[in-house]
Amino acid sequence: MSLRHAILVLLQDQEASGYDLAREFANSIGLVWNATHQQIYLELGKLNEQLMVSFRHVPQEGKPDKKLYSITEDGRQELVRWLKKPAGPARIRDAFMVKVAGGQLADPDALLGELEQLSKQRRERLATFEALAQRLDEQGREDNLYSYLTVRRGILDQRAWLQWAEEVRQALEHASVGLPTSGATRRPSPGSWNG
Amino acid sequence: MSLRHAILVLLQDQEASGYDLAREFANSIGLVWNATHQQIYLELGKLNEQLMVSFRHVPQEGKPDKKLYSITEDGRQELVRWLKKPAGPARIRDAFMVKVAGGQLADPDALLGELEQLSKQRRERLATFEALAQRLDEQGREDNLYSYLTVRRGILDQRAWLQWAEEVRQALEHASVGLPTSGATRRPSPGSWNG
DNA sequence: AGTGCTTATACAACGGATTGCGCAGCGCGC
DNA sequence: GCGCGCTGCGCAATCCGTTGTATAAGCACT
Repeated sequence: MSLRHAILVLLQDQEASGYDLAREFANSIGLVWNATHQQIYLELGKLNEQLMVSFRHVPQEGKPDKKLYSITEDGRQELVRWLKKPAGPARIRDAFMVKVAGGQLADPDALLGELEQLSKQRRERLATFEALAQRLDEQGREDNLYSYLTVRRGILDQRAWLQWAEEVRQALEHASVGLPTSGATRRPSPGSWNG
Repeated sequence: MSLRHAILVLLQDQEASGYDLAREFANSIGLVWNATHQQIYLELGKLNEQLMVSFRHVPQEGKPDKKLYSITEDGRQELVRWLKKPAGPARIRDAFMVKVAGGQLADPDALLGELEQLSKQRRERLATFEALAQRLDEQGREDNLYSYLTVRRGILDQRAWLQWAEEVRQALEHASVGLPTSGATRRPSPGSWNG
């Protein structure tokens, strides 16, 4: 379990409300670890009980009051402790990729449509990250080294995905011309894609 | 929930035991959707109850008997149904990336060590996938199109990761020379890496 | 005036996923 | 002769995560 550690990492830079964190999980860090607001509020509650974060009430006008959380010394120690032990393997759940793997039974055009939609999202993210990387670079990489490296990961990831998408697009457009509209009833392929 | 669909996709190509599937989830398809044997056996049980897979007992000598599962017509229909509706967003839990993001508090050398270890794994996977891609290519891509595309995704992903790792290595080696051994007590960086 | 989005927090229910444990026999190396 | 690892299956407890629901106020649009 390291949702808590992701939260602590974010709080290390600046104090934030649950809502702020939810936004950050939806954008930037969500590439690497995602969570919904329900999870975040719950975890903040636990972290507070365990004295790893503290908060102060901030009344607001026209908006609900918020709780601004900051990391405590205990929290920082927990983070350091966690950083020392090796990270577990990354877990992914990419339903779209499962669909591609099972693509023989699918409608190529539907797959292409979804691909186009996902590509759009990736292109937008890429633009955001590239702009951010440039800004960090101008401020001097040294002071933001770990932020910079994390953004670079995002950039390279988006580019690789988009390159792959282009390959898929070409292959599928080829296929949806060369085959009858339901390319679904073909025999199972002789070998799986496993080594 | 689409562990079931990942299993059905694998069974579409060939019948397999729970153990076989667990191995495939550990290697190939694990890049895209991972699961442990407990999950797999459980899900196979449910799929069997729901008549989406069937199995036959295969006694073995020197080894425990196994159950070879195959997909049924109902299972194939369920797969087709699932393929039609849009895939949910991909979810990731990459603890190592969280560590990099929180790297200010970490020991650069420890991070470098972990990076090197992960790079080794990635390089091995890359080699496996490249060999497999070539084999599929020689057999004719058309007949294995979706397997081929899935492997390509794996290849591009590994390459992008390794390229990033190289950037990190250079940056951290620089840092661990330029700073005192505990680079941990520096001030929090002024801006987070979020847009 | 009504609809829907944004900011802001939180609980409850359910199902999915991880972790821990257990059984069982074979082959390999020391 | 003993431990270790591989093949093979499975249960139980707990934890994590998703989905649904609730509250509350302002703002923009129709």
